[in-house]
Amino acid sequence: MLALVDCNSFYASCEQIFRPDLRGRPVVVLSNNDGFVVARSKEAKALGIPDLEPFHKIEHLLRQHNVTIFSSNYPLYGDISDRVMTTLQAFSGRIEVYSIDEMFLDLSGMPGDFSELGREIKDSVWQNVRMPVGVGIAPSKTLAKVANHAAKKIPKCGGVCVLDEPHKWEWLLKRMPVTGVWGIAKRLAKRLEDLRIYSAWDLATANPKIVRRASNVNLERTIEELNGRPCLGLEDVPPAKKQIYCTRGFGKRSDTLEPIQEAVALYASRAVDKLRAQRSLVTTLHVFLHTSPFEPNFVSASAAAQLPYPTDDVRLVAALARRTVASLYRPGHQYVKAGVGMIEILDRRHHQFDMLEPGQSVQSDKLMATLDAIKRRHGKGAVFLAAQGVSQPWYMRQKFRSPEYTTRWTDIPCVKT
DNA sequence: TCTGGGGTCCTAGGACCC
DNA sequence: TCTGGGGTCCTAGGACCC
Repeated sequence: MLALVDCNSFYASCEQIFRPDLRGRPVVVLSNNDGFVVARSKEAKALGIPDLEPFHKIEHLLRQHNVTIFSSNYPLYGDISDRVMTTLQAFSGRIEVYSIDEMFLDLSGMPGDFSELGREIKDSVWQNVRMPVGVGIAPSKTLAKVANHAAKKIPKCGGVCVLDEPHKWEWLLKRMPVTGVWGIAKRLAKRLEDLRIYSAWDLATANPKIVRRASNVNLERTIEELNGRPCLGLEDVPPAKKQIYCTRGFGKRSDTLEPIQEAVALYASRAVDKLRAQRSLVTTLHVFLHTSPFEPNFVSASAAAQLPYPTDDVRLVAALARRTVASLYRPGHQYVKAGVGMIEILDRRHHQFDMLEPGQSVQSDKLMATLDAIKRRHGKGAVFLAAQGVSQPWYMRQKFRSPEYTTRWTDIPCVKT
């Protein structure tokens, strides 16, 4: 058996941890650049605040209902996610962190009553982290998703749902549209309609071979999973990323090259941090730059660029990204977004060095290790490339950002006596 | 003024290999 | 008369996830 633990309105709940005055009140969290709503507390949902709606279109609605607004604060959310994960380790030795707010737990060989266990997990996360969660328990990941959904939607479940017998999941699947199933969105649902598959139960009882012909092998696996036969294993060791991207819209549009190059240097440096964290080297970059797709005369350009040798030296990567974006830039356009991707990555441990071409120098390795050490000790912003600029007027908008309560010394909450 | 960011997997088709 | 079989690698595009 597997459990899926999914945090309720995760970002909004993170904000409420350090603002208990906002419990039971409408709260929303905006995407990067304060673009649109990505999380809503239960109360905000009840007010009819739509999800994924541009902020500027619904700002009046939020003000009118006195909704508290936050910009997203990823250092805080990442840290809270780690704390939830740590709490869950007491319940299983094998955990897959599926996303920032979802974790799968292997419960195989666990004795006792799964409903009881589910409630213990839920209470324990609330007790330790003050994060409300739903717990779904079932024989496969896809069914655990279904169970989790039910745990949250059906009041009688009280946040915990166990699907340990076929008749239980049959009852739920008959009442669930096929788009409620993990891996099935609009396009696929449209194709399934032609096979007269409308509900999750229709899919579970469909002929797997015929369904596969209409899409691909994943959907055939989904059918197996919906029948309680697991096809998807638990990935408790996250595989290394095959691509690493850092892309971001500018807080202020730019028609000149310099701010764009500064932004791209920052994105390159963020990407190198992730690259080094998984001990990889990059050989090929992908850089792009574009204007707003919501306005006329949309302009977009991208290019791949080769590093001279496999590297994780931020200076080389940032310099190449800056040169590449300069080659994409044309005057007379209002650019709103750029990005740096590492599209070819090697594992440092398995990398074969070239006998004739020199690779990255030992001095580079040492310098990068020193930068890492400084950042670990004093925070990410303690040392950076001059190419990133200092005033950074292009930096994303975060008008409503909360403090980094748990990850920055100066932001630690004070208790008034 | 104003619409995110970061990924993964699959398939089809072509080129190429022995 | 008659023209194999098995495979890899790459790319573009589509679809999905949170």
